[in-house]
Amino acid sequence: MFSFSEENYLKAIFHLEQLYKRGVSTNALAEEMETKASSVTDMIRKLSDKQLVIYKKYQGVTLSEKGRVTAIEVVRKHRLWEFFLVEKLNFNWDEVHDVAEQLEHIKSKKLTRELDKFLGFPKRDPHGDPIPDAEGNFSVSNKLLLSELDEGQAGICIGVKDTSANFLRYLDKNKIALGKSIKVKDIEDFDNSMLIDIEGEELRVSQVISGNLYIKM
Amino acid sequence: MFSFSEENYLKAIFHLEQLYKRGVSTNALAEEMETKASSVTDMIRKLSDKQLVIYKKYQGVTLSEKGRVTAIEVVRKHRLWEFFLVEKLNFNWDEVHDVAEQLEHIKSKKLTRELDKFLGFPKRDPHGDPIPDAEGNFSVSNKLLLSELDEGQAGICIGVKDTSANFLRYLDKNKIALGKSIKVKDIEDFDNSMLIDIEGEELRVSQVISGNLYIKM
DNA sequence: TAAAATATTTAGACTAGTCTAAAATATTGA
DNA sequence: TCAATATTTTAGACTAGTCTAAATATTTTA
Repeated sequence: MFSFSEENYLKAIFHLEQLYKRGVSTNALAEEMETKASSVTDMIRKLSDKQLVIYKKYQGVTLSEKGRVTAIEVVRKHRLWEFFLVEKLNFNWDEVHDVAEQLEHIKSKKLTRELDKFLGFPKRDPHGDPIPDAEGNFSVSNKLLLSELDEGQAGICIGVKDTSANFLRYLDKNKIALGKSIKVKDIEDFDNSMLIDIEGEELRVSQVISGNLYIKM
Repeated sequence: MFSFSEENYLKAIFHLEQLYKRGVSTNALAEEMETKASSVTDMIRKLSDKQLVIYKKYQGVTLSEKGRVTAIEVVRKHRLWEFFLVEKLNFNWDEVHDVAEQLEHIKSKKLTRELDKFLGFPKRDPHGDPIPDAEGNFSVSNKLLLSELDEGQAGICIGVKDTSANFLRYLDKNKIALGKSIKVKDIEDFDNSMLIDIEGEELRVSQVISGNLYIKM
């Protein structure tokens, strides 16, 4: 069907579209894909020829319906495999990304369907991101960044923005995990660091941390 | 590490070496890989540069120790995934090959190790082929083709030579499965077809069938 | 054992995906 | 508004992997 590279571009455009609703710029896509703008232009033209994206020179790119369906299928597979690795194969949440990047390109409708069933149709991956169902539907719950809360506000930790191993290991080390309650006890004006209470334990976190933790109030 | 293509060539050489002990010819490899002899020569040269095979022009090719280790690792992954698909995801044994061809190239030591553990360290894949362990060891049990048996001889069906969906569906349809007892009741001289008894049921099979079923006596 | 047949390798070309450098276009701010 | 700057595209080149056609080596056979 589509090459690994094509699927990766579609996935990247899908992610960036949430950020740049009016179209994804060549440079933004180049940064996301860790490649050069010229390579992006080449690939976008190819995707455009295949009707997977809508593209006008110098105007940025958006997914077509066909492109969106394909991108969501890749995201679905990525997140299902991440769930599988953590739930069945003893992976930690900071170890799954690179393997899922490979597994997401395996082509087999039956495999995806049966894996989903085998896992009990999970709704969220180990980082709290929603897993699209077989029809491509997924919940986009109202989530805030911890850094957006004010003193005295509280909520449940439901996801992470940065999924890098470094950040996830920091969270593990400090006993911050999905599902835990967090209350903001104090915000330091000078550097915006927060003193938070996580189920009884106090911890001071910098803005880098609070800007990468999703909270449901 | 190695490309999909390189791994596929190594696997093909590994399989063909059992047949052509003195070295695998370019043409044999071209047929196995469904490609042209010239492409094979190109790739063999590359594998030779990487010390994965031993090659002299016009003399055929054999795996080096490093090449053998790599090939066995690919075979191990292929067969573990086949087992997973049948045992956990409700695949039939005639549906697993193409998906396993993709999954065998996923690069993650931990994934292979944990998958093996999750599956209970299986010894054989759904077609009866041995699954190499983490050290690359696997049993090569004494097996005969059904076509090699004489009238009156009997044994257990332990594997298939042809793993094509067509052949496997024929076996399903005729209730021939791994582990079942088979006794040769009669051999027709003219076409070498056999009348066999499979656990109480009589069936006449052609030489094409009996030449693709492995038996342990 | 030499000609014929077969097998293998070489030469040169093509595609997908990438790159650098240069050219073209768009945006910004004095 | 228009020159400076930033972004994007084009042009041309490179690698991996493949192909066809031609050349060369090996094997067979008469």
